[in-house]
Amino acid sequence: MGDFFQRVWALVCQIPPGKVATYGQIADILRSPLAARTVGWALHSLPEGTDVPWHRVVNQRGGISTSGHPQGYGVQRRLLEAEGVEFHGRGQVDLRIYGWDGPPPGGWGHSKG
DNA sequence: ACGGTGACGAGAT
DNA sequence: TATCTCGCCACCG
Repeated sequence: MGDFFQRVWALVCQIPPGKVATYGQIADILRSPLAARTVGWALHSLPEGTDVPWHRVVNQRGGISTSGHPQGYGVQRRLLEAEGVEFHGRGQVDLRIYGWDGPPPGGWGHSKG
C-alpha cells in the first residue's frame, strides 16, 4: 500500500462522529485536489475489520458513492444515521450542516482560526 | 517506465 | 435540474 492511502486513512480517522467529509475535501487537504478518485479508491481498498470511519466520506453532492459495493449504500447510510446524520429525501446529506470543518490544505499550519 | 483502472469532480448540453 | 463526457492522480502488474 502506498503512502497516500495511509494518509487518506489517517485523515479520515480525524473526522468526528456525526460529521462527513467529501472525497475532494480529503484530497484537497492532502494537497492533491485532483486526486479525489484516489481517495475513494483508498477507502475502497480498506479491509472489513477496519477502524477507519470510511462511512463519513461522501461525494461533493453529499451523496453516497459505493460503486462496487451495492449494499454499501445501505451500510454507509445506516452508519451515518446512527451518528445522527440526517438525509434529504434525495438521499443526500446537507454538507452545510454535517460537513466536517477539517484542516486546510497542508494541515492546520499557523492559521489563527 | 507504460498502461489500465476506479467509493470523483467540473463543464457542456 | 438531470445526464453524458473527459481529465486527473495514485496503485498495481
